[in-house]
Amino acid sequence: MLPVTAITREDAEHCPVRSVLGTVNGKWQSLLILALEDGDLRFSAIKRLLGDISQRVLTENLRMLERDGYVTRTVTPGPPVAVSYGLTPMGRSMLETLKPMVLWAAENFSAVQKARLDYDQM
Amino acid sequence: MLPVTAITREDAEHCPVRSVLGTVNGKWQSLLILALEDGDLRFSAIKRLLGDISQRVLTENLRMLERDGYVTRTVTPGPPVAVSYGLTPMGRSMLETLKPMVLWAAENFSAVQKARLDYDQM
DNA sequence: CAGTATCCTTTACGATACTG
DNA sequence: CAGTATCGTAAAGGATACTG
Repeated sequence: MLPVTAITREDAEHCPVRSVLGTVNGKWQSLLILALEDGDLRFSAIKRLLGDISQRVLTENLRMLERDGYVTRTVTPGPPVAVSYGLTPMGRSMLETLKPMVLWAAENFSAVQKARLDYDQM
Repeated sequence: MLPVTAITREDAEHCPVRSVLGTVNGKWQSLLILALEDGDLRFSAIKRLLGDISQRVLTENLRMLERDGYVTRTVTPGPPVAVSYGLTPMGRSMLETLKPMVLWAAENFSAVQKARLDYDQM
C-alpha cells in the first residue's frame, strides 16, 4: 500500500510524504532550492534570478525553506545589511532529488506540449 | 545559469521547467501519479486510497494529468459505467523521477520535523 | 459509479508603499 | 538592502446536492 494513504485530515499531517513535500510544492519553492545550487546568494540576487517573484512572497518562501532546514540565512550587519541564503546539507540532499525532475521536465517539455494540444483539440 | 530563470510573466510560460512541473506541484498531483504505480484504478478506488480528496478536485486533477499525457482514462459502459485510470509510458517515466522524492521524504521526515521545532522555538 | 453544478473558504500570490 | 505592512486578486480546494 502507498505511504501516502490517509483517511482523515489529521492523519495527513502525520504522513511523511505529504508533510515533507508539502513545503516544496508551491510555485517557487523548488525553484528557490535550485537557484542556490551554485552557492550562496543574496536576497536581491535571488529575486533578480527568478525575475517575476514578488518581494513579499520571496521572503515568505525563503522563511519556509529555512524553517524546514533546507536553507541557511546569514546576516552581515551594515548599513546596508547584507543577507545571504545558502543550502544546508539537507537542502543539498533534497536538491539531488530535485535535479532529475528538472532534467526530466526539460527533456519532456515538447511531449507534454503536444499532449496538451492533442487533448485540447478534442 | 539556471534553466528556470525568467524575467517576465510571459517568458515563464515558455520555461520548460515551470511549464512541466507546474502541473505536478499541487497538493494532489504527485500523489495521484504515485497512486497508479501498481496498476489501473477506478475513480472510486483512487478516492478511497487518498481518503481526503473531494470528488470535484479529484476529477479536476485527473483531467489535468490526462491532458498533459501522464494518465489514461478508460470508460467501460454500464450501467453503472466504470472508469479506470492508468499511467501512460510518459506517466510511468515521470513516476520514476517522483519516487526518489517520496523515499527522500520518508527518510528525512524526522529531520524536517526537528528543524521545524527548532525554528519555532526561537 | 463517476461525474457536474454550485457555493463557499482558504491559501497563494502580486502590487504598492513604507522602514531600519 | 532586505525586509514589513497592507490591500487586493486569483487560484486551489472543500462541502453538498444533484444526475445519466
